[in-house]
Amino acid sequence: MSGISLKRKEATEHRRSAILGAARAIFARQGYANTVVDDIAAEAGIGKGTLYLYFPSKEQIYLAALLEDARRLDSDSRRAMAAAGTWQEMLRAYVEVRLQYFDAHRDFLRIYMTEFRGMCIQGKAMHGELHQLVEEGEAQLAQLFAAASARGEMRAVDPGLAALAVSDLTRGLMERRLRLWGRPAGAEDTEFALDLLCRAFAVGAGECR
Amino acid sequence: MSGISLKRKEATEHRRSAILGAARAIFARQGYANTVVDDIAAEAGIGKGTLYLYFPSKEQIYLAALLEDARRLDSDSRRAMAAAGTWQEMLRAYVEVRLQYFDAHRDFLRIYMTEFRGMCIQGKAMHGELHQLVEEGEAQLAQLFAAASARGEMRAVDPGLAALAVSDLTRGLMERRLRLWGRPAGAEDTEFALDLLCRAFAVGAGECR
Amino acid sequence: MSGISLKRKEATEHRRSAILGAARAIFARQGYANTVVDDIAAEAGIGKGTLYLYFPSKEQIYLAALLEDARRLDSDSRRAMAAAGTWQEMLRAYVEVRLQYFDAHRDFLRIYMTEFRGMCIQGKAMHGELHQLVEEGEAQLAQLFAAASARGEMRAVDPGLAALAVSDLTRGLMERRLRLWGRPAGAEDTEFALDLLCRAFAVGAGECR
Amino acid sequence: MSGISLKRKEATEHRRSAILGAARAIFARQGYANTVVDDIAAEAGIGKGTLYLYFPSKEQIYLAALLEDARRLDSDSRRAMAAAGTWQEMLRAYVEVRLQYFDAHRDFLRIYMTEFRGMCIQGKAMHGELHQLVEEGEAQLAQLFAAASARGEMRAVDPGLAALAVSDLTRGLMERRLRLWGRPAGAEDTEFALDLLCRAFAVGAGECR
DNA sequence: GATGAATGAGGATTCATTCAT
DNA sequence: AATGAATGAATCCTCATTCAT
Repeated sequence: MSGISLKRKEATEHRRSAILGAARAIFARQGYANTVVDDIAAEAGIGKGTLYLYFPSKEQIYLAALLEDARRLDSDSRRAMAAAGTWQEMLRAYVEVRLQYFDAHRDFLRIYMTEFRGMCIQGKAMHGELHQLVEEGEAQLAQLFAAASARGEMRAVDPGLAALAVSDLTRGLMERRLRLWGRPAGAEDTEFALDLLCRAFAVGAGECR
Repeated sequence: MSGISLKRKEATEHRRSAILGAARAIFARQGYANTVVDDIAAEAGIGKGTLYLYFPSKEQIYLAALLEDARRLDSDSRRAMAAAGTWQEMLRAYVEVRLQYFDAHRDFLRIYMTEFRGMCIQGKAMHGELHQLVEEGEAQLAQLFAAASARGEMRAVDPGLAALAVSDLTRGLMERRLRLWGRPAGAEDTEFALDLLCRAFAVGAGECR
Repeated sequence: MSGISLKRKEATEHRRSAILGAARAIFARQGYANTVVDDIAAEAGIGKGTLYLYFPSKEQIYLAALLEDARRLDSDSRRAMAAAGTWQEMLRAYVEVRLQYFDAHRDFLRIYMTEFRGMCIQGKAMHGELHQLVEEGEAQLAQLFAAASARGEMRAVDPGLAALAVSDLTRGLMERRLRLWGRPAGAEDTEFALDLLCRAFAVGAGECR
Repeated sequence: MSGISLKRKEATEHRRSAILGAARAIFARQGYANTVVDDIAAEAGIGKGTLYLYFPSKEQIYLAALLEDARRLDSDSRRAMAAAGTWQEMLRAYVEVRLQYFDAHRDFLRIYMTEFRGMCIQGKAMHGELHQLVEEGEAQLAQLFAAASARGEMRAVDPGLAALAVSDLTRGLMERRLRLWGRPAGAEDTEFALDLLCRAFAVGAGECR
């Protein structure tokens, strides 16, 4: 009995996942507005009505796909940063995990970068957990900088503002990858950005006139 | 005859501009997808059909509004940077002009930041001139950095990559303004970003590690 | 100018009327639930979207058709009853106007008798004016009986209850017409009902038992 | 073996009945169109698919519920009328049985009065037995009147038309009960209607004029 | 030029019914 | 026998665009 219900549960979870995968592919290819629900169903190889057994609306499918990726990215990021030693290595981990994740999940990148940001800004008060994940990502950076400053390993900076700067630069790198798409993106800009941050945060970084 | 046709032309241009103003207000308030053409016509105080005498489609209205703003921003930016002396002042001018422009035209900011970026990334090959304006903005920065490096006023950096970094940080500042919206956004993050760049680009900026 | 706007107004009114006519025909033939909006548009010879320029929803089309007929019936009824002399003649006028109206507008009859009643009973608080028209019809009867009783032309009865009885019997006659549909319905049942009421209301009508 | 199949048959019958009870409750509460099959299954405490083992379609469930009630009403009515002595008592029995039945099964009343009538009139040729039960109810009345007339206990009337009049008035009483719903409905209108009929059918009932 | 009435393709969602387990 | 996951036909309404006045 428990075996059956377990198998059922697994199948359900598997189906959910398949739908999200299909949705990601279609949304990324066509954008939210241009995607019709039938397309997602077709891509997932199921009937249109079946979608509505797993998600209550097109928008919820979209958000669920986003959330799933955001969770995985957050988890990857935490793991990589925990494995790093110096604050410079942690910084590099933060940036590289994100770039790698988006290299592996370009679908998500496109969604995340375009419409998700739009939706957020539109005021619609981002889905709770999603919002939290983003904030936590920045909070991690802030803690990192606070600790490193305290230990004297980097100059004293406002940890929150520093985190925002890192976040902004990273986002820029990701967008560039997206824009180039096919053309192999060199790693120069990543290195440049990391170097920029290292220099700027280094102990005794040159006064700015 | 030429006088009449001139007056005609002016009137037409004036009407075009009025439509774009209305469009900006509505698009910013409601977003592209949620805006119906009638809303724009109503805001502009003209008939719906009249819109189509001046623009061929809803999308073209949108792009035209964007382009008009982008031109003005570019022009403001050039003027301010030309008036600056050192590269640090030019950098500050670049950033502040953008923040000021968006403070004065929040409508545009919202459009630009959300949907326009989405459209670009969607691959639709940004409208020619628009694309060019953005690129030129970055090219200006790059030239600035190349010249300053050559004059030994800043350390030797890849001018293009440096321009991208500035562009990314500036975009981050603008987005933050948008997200906060009502709450008065302090200037700390702007100063932080400018300081960051100054330090990183300063001659003899501390080695990284 | 006024001439143009007048013509426009007339055309609009004419179109509205045409839509209601088409709607009546279709609703009567297929019932509310089985009618699709396209059918009404097709019957009216206009585009589907045009319907929504004149009415905000399928339900409102339905109610408007009903209301239009109810107003006409009420007006016919008042005129005929005003022209009658004795209470017996008025009673006959009340009944016959309704039967004649439904003979001339069988479409309406079918709608009125089936779904409209259902809707009312479903609790949905009948559309205001519609409700009022129905109540006023019964109030007229009640006043009639009160006056006739006071003048000693009929025995003393509760005017409200008498009006309800008349209303119920009339409705029965109408429903029978509807059920028979094609077959020519004799007038015997009408005469029987009127005779029944006359006898029952007559001065000195035989005690019961 | 026969014992087992008998038990099986009983269980089946019991389940059928439970479904009909649930269906009645739901249909009455929400109307036919607004009721979804899952609601009925949930109310009956069984799976949705199971419904289709007992009934071939939603509509058939509806009709079966109606038929079951109609049979019981018919049976109650026959019993009560058989127990009565005079035609006046029988008439009262006919009316009162119906009012009582609907007081005890308001669910049914609502269904019967609204949608069932609609369906019938819609032409769909009422389900055979249902139609027959209604007709038999009126036939009983007609026979009653024919016999009473023949015995000289009431004046000579067309028995069929008299039956229709009684039927119409009774239906009016029932509808009023439904419309009032909560508010306690006095019995005045019932007494008024019975009195009306008694007077009108009495031997030597006053000529009409 | 200006208008707004007319259009109809398009799309998200529902739900009666089926069928594999 | 019982189930409920899967299905896709069906439908109301929107809205960008056209065109007769």
